[in-house]
Amino acid sequence: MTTMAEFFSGRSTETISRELLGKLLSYESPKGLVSGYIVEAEAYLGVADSAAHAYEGRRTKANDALYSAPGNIYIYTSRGYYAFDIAVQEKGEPQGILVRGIEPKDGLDIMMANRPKSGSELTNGPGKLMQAFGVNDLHWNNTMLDQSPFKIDLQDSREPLRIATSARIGVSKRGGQTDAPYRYFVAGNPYVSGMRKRDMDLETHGWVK
DNA sequence: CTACGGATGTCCT
DNA sequence: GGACATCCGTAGG
Repeated sequence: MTTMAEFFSGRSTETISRELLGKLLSYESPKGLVSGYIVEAEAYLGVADSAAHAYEGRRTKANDALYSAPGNIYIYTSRGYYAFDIAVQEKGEPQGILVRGIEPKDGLDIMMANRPKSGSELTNGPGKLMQAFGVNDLHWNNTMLDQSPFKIDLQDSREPLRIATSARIGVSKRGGQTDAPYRYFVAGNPYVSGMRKRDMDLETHGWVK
């Protein structure tokens, strides 16, 4: 059995990001269980990555969670929205993976009560999925997955038919080598942020099974 | 359906 | 005060 610490270290953050696609992210929220399969994730490569919060070793109270052990939760805010990251690589090596989209599994009714949108608009973005989960504070920031109500299930997973890549969202206009293809997503899945209608596969959602 | 611009709450990324 | 790993409403095809 693979532990969280093992899964989130020991190989490149790009590889871990790819392997994260199709895994079930769940949250035992105060209102009940909510969960969904991860369909989109971005890799942030730490001190050498100009798009990363820990670029050049920047360290503040807000991004401190990135410097902790693999499998640590990093929740941060941007323009009043919350986003869910996981710290990867060994303690002191501040790399991370941002979860940007999930395909809902459990607790659809709870999610729709938290965020009254229909279809893929419910969870097709980092701020959107945290809204749907009902997360609106930093309570679980800097907590290990194992010790939190959040869980990445390595058993309950789906297999992407094809993994597509692109530049990361929202970082391209700031100079540096920010156009590297560190965004990974399940090709054709409707819950990928910005997925155009004509690119969606409404039959299989991009899964093998 | 898509592209664009403005709103918005933390934190200084 | 400025910056932002975003979201949504509106306008134009």
